[in-house]
Amino acid sequence: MIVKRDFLKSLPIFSALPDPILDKLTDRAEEFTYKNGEYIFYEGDPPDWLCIIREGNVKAVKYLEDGKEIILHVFMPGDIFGELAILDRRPYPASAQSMGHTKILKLHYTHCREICEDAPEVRTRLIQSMGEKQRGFVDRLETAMTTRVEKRIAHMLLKLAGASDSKGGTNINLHLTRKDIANMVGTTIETTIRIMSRLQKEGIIEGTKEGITILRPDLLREKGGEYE
Amino acid sequence: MIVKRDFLKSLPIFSALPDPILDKLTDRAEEFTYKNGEYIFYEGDPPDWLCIIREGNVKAVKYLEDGKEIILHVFMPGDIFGELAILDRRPYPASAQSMGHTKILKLHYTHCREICEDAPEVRTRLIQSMGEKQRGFVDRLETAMTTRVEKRIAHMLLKLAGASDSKGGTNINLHLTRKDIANMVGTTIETTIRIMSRLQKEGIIEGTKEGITILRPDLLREKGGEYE
DNA sequence: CCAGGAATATGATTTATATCATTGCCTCCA
DNA sequence: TGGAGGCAATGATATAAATCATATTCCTGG
Repeated sequence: MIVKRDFLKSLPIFSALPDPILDKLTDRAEEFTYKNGEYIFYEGDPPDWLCIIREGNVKAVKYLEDGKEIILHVFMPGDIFGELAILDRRPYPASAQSMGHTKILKLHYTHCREICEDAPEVRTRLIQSMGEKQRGFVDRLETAMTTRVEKRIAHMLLKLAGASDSKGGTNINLHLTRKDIANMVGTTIETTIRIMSRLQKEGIIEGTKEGITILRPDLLREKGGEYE
Repeated sequence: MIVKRDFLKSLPIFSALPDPILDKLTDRAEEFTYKNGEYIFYEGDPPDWLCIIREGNVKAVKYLEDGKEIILHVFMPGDIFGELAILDRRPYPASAQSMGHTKILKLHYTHCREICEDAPEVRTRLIQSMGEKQRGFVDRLETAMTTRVEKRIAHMLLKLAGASDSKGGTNINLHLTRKDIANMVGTTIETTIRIMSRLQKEGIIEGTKEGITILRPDLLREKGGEYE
């Protein structure tokens, strides 16, 4: 139990919480584990839970009528998700699916509200988190509107590396299949495979068993089009 | 002056405001006019203003390194924009550009904050507005990830009609050039022209001088892929 | 009312990528 | 231990859409 408390305290959103409120939060936050492919919630579900990733990764996904999957975002350990629904009290706009084995802390809306009343800065942080996400979507849209697939993939790899790797941003510690990548940039598996192989042959990226390493971020940036 | 007050009162976000606060708001909100192509603010500008469209339309745009324009969203009369920056206190993620002649009410951050303190429901409404926008982006992303351009255009036209036309959602009262449409769906002008002509020949849409009319929403929906 | 720039239109050509098809590899599990 | 299914890889082909090249029409500002 002490560990959960420490984990919560380590998150920027809760780090300034006075002890009694942190205790309350620790008590209220329920821990769940999910296996690969399991859903934490579905698009359209009532906005009941704020989620925090303790371990593993989660993807936000939507499905088109024809069954095609679109990956809106990949969340990392320490990330918060579901705050949009908590804040505007409307159903989740997308599903949240576990990538590999994950541990998720879930805080019920009622308790979240309680904590926000005790500590208004939590609410501010939630709004900031939502804002960050919106800015991410703007960026995402930019990627998606780029015509050449290679550019889109390059752009996406750079962004992912920046988000998942603290040291230098050249590592993607994520189990991404080619299909995942395809669903992130809106192309087919075959095209993704071809482009990824080409990037490997060119010595720009390297597939390790624990993810992808960007060997030449400079060259990738060239292809991705000056991603700042 | 009385007219400005009435306009503000007519907006859902301010309609419940007690009279003295509405008066204060009316006093603080400054009205500006913009000509076609002028910018209300630029991407990266400090987050100083909350904007409300009194007349005309505004597009939220980004520019890629190569100069290509991406239209993120088109705002309609009565719409609020800039609330993301106001809420999370970070620079605008995109520029706001006037489409044709527009009248914009601008409320400075400091006054916006004041009003929110006087009337907390305004803050709630701002958060809701931001949430709505985020949901819009998710939807937008869905469109952008669709491979066939015709589908993307169909999807976009249906959404625009829904947003700009209260009665039936078959009318787009907007001065959109083919270039605008191209920049909204991420394609070239030529392709847009060809597809729009085809849709006209097929009797699905009609170009009027005041915008676009969707004659056969059903057929467009078929192409757009069951847009609910 | 005219001139010149923007917007629309349309054709020809090229190219990127979707699509279809097949194969091999690996891992999980019965 | 031997499938069965998921993933990566690769080739062949079809096709949508980008690109290049001109016209033509339409406004709008001077």
